[in-house]
Amino acid sequence: MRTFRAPRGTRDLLPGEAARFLRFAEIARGLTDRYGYRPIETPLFEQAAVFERGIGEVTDVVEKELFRIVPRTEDGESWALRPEPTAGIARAYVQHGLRTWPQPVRLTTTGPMFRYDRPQAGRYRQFWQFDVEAIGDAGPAIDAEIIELGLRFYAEVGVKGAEVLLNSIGDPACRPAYLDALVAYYRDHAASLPPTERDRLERNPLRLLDSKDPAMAAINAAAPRIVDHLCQACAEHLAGLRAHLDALGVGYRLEPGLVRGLDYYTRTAIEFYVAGREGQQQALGGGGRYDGLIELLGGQPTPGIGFGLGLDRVALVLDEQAEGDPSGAEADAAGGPPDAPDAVVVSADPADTVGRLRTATELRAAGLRARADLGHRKLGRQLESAGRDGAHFAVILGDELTDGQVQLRDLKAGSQRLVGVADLPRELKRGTSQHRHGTRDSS
RNA sequence: GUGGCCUUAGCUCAACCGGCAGAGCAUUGGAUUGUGGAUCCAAAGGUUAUGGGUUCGACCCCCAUAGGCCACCCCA
Repeated sequence: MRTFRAPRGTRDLLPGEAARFLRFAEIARGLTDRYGYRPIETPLFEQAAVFERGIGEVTDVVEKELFRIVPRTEDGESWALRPEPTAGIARAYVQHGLRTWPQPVRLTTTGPMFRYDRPQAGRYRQFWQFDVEAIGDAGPAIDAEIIELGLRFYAEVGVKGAEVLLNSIGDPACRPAYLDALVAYYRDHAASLPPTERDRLERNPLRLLDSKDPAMAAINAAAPRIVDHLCQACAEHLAGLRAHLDALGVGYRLEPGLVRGLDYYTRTAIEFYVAGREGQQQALGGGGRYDGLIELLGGQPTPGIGFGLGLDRVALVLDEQAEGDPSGAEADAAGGPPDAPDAVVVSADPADTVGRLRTATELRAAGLRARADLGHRKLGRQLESAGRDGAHFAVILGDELTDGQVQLRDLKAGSQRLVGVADLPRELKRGTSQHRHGTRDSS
């Protein structure tokens, strides 16, 4: 029979990897909770127009990467899986009148996003993002808060050397004039532009700035920089943000070529990365200010800022960084110790599944992580498998049961002793709590 | 969406010039009927990614498709 496989660009997160993503989400939750960001869950799909209007018709994300859903019945609607969370959250903000809440509304969500582009390492058609949004505050102090939060996440999750790129891409007051100047500049150099770059000049001139084509380096270096063309308000915003970051002691790098791929961004543009990495998936996360988005989706004019951090790329970077040092902190994610049971209940009598199941049930009721070996293998095999699972203890059911006792074997130490069945939970708790504190301190 | 490289057991990899597809790890079972974590033995696991073609004969050569990776495009 023909077998199935996960769709192209998607993958299964098996227990070790799934536990790791769960850990990322838990760190994100703890962090955002401390900062006062509250969880929000919006649908994984929306009317396609939410993205088309919010993100922009001529962006790559909408033009060629939107994961469209063909409905079963023709009801005139067109749907799409979310390529990023901001547009959906903005839609929810408008729909539920969150402008009547105390501003800004601080929101966070973590979940899968979908983009139909060509897969590569660190780039998937279904990928995970930790997302943070602050809606209703024009900044720039809130911009600084968000950036600091993002860097804090990388630190807590264990990524070393995460840094942030910063730029301002202006607003409707100053960007048009800048774009005119930019286009004029490149028109003067049109003869020396590669074909793909010439195409960009018509479609998305800002993109020219961060071209990777070496031939463009010289031309780009002399190109007009948007930071020199900002209107008064945008310039003050950027200066204010920098002052706040400095005051917080948050380092950043100004990157005049930093441009965002989505139309809704204004002023602050940010991108997180780790310096010195090989390969192309350099962006670990990105975001920025979107002061026009809420209005685009039919709400009152409302400022906002947010970012999304790619969890698949966090995992990628952690793997890269773990290769160098053999401390193996991340090796845990491969599936051993973290989810190892406190005890496995085994039996001298291979037929006695009832006794094992009952004992394990009692231990669980007492709050222990206990697994019964429910096979019909002989004792030696049961112990072997318990040891491989990383269990701390084995509870051995045997003839001693007639005296109300079992053998409690410490699989780590290799020692064992007789324990009364009634005392089992207490003895196990004593033995395992010590053990847990020990491993936590070392990590 | 464009170009290049790759695909043999669950995993990592062998198989000469085209001549009957193998190993390690993992899994399962056994080794004088109650004791594991580097003991020994064995089993199971493959339409060599899929579909065609060339050939007496194809894992090996050719074509197409799928998937992965790399570089673009772009981004997380």
